[in-house]
Amino acid sequence: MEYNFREIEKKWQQWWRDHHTYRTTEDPSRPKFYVLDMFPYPSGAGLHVGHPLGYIASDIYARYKRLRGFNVLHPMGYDAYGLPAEQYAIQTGQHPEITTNENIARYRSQLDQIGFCYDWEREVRTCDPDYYKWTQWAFLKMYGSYYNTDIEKACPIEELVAHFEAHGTENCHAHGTEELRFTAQQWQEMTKVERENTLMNYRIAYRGRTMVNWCPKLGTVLANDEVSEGVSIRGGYPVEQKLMNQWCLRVSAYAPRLLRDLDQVQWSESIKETQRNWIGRSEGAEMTFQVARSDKSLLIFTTRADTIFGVTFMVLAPESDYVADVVTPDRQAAVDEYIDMVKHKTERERMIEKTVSGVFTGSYAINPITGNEIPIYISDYVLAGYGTGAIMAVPAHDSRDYAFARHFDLPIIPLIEGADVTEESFDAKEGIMMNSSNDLLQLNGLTVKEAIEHTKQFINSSGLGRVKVNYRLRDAIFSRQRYWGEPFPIYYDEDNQPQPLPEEQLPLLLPEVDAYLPTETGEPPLGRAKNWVTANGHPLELCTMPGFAGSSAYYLRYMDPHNDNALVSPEANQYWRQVDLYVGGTEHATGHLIYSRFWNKFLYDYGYVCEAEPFRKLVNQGMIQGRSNFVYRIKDTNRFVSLHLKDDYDVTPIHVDVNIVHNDVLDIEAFRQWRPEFKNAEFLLENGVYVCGNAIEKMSKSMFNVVNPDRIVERYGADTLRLYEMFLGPIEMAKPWDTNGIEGVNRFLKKLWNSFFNGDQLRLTDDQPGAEELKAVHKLIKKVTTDIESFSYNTAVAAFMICLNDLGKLKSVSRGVFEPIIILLAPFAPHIAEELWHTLGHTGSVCDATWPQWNEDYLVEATVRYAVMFRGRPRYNIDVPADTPADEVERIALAHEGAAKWLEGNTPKKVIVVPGKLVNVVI
RNA sequence: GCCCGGAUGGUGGAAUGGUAGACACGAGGGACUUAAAAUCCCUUGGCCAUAGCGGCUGUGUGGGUUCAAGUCCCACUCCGGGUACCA
Repeated sequence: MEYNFREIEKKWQQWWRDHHTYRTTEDPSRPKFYVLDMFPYPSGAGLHVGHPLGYIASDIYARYKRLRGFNVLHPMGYDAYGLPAEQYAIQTGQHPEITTNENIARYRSQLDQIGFCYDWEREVRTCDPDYYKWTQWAFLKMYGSYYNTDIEKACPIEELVAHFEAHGTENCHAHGTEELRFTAQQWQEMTKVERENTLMNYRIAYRGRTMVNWCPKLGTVLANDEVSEGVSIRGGYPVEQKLMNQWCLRVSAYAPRLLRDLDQVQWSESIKETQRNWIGRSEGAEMTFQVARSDKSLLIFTTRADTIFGVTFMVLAPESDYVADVVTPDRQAAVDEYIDMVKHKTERERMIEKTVSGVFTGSYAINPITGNEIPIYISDYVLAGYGTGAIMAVPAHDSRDYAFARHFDLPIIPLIEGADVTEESFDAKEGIMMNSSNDLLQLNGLTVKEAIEHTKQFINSSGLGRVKVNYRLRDAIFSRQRYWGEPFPIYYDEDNQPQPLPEEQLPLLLPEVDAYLPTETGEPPLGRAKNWVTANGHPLELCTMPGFAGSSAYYLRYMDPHNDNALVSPEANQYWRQVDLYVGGTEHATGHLIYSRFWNKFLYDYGYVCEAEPFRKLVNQGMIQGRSNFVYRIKDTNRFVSLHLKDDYDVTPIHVDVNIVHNDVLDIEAFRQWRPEFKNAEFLLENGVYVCGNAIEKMSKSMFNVVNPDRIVERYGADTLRLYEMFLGPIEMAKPWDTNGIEGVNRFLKKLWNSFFNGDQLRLTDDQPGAEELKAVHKLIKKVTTDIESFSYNTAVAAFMICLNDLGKLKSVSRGVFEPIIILLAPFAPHIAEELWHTLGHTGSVCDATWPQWNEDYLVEATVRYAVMFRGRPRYNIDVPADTPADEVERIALAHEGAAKWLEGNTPKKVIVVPGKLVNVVI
């Protein structure tokens, strides 16, 4: 009987469904393990070959943990809200839900045929009202909360209101209080609307007027992580800065904890570092500069307070509120012109140009230490959103200030001995200070580090300012002017103030609209919905939530997916706690992985979840690149020349569909049918075949290098696909998709099958296993176990091949060693393993077998290499038989040429021999 | 610019500081076959030697530590990823 993977895989997939093999229930008697994949956005292109890489890796781990006796939670779902379905809806008028459901169905069938052990009864879809009810619920909770910086957690906004009533902002530890000051009396005198506006400065979900990334082409705002290099990540459209009223999440309040708690998780150093940079903690000082001949002052932030003696001018961001305070009447026109010019530049233009520009305000500030008057400028190199939107410029020691000073011919005062600032600034924080002493402050002679420390203390004690920690991480903009997303559970009252819907009214269902475009008046698509009002006739919010809303807490919903009363019940949460292994791409480092951590911490503050971090261990699968194939057309002809002959001709390389190329050999007939213009193509062959060229490129439709897993499954079977994807190389490494090696793992499975089948009967003996068999198998158990634990799946697959080769040399294999091999194989190739398992006479699933243990005794080599140790360090290797007695080893060691060289004059006191280990010769 | 990775045969990749190149692909040779496919066996880093044994060299470059370096340290080159007027 041949290895018929089609029949086997179909049969067992059905069997698993019928037997609910992968159904998971909470079972306090067993230890739990939660293995999660980053759920996919179901795009129209279907699952591509890069997706399963991570899914297979996690599936193997989940199956392995189950075999080791863990109760494994391994769910899957869909991140179903997103722009592509909506863009498609705009073009075709088809409801995004229909598109999304079709795509999900396609994904599901593709996933099913690979044989994953997902518990599909726990599936979630972010666009499902039963699911997004809890997204809306969390939003309401955030709306009703503020961040208490004293105890570092979210608290009900009512507590803050009570504090304001009693004390105003005095002794208030709410995130956002620094900017605002009022007394209890003032609070009590505020109108309802004024109070509500005030509270918006503290709510964790708040509506605020902020600078946002506006993408005109998409007609929506975008979060910082959705923009890269001045264009939108989805679509690549230009993005500009715009001041708008938007819903935001106070992620920045959590910045210290998001940074600190990175120590709690087992993530790669690189992804932690990416998050640290994104959070961007910087320690510095805030200082006040008085404006000359005015009662106004400027608050600036600097990390280099030590360079205060070198401040020769100040710069404000064009959007800064200070601008109005300092512009003199005669400069007003010039300033307006400059600000107008900046406003019309897109983010991208601002980045590409990078030319120095700015305008003088007409005012001067007074350096608080030197008393010097210094001019105040406006320039777009200062960002309104960071620090205070105003800086003290030290051209000698900051390259941006230097460029500005050069352009406007401002003085440059070097402050560090030996620093040459005639050509460029000296930015490094090293050296000895100079030009930095007067009656108030003496820094000369100190190192830069000492000077920074000294100045900080001086600033604190002198009342000039205060030491301050700044974070780059900004609040997340949470509104999208889009249709296909979660509606906000918010309405606007008679004063046009946002008000939360009562929790009982959730979910607030996404309404139908007649088109998926903004209204004529420029309102978001929800403006087209009929009766988009509350029971009392109040208008509902027209924006929807962004993609990351639904993906921020999905891992919690899997724990208790059908609960109508809570996102997750305390019981289910206490049992599953957190994700033990999370597998996904690095592209989510600054988006999803920040938002999820934030969301989780918010819920943690209220005790809705019991773990401060959502994902304990994270494994990032590398990106799968495409491997493109080329044919070479001789210029102006319809003749194609094979790769190694092309240098003799003037040729144009043309991308050819990789699906009609096998091992770089072109299927000529398929090529002729591929495109009408190639119907009569002629070929110059080498060795009778047409060899294509290749290149590693991004996987994309236009390069015809997209490989769909369906084709691989069709041709070789799911087990081969699974093994091959793991065999390609380390899971974390980026690598090109190359099907050339797939024959190898397919051959392995066929060999495995054919070695042990004789007709329909297993070709195994019932004898006691021999030493060689035991050695081969225990070697395999050890290797596979340790490799899975360390995610070295590629070497684990190799180990199976080695084992089969070892066993292939034997005349017969006994049942006693064959069974454990099947169990070891089950996580990697579950279908064939299940078939063999049942052929062995088992009636249950191989998924419920027990993972075998290895025994070191069987692994002792006939010859062992010993290293001779000297003062605890291995010095020289000698090979001796494993059973050599200790004194014999000593004699060999001494007699050995190399050993004797250093042992000369040193007589070993004793020689310790441990089988399979190094020999320790103690001097 | 800054921060992370990485560099090993024709290819993907193995190697707790201890025989570099596991395993696989590809290639070459052979067996079986009328033939092909499939399967099996042998060879396969480079150079030299070859009846046979073998010798030299070799992990991006240049140094260093060590009895011993792909692995550790220093300097550099190239490639990939992230990020950027963040004061």
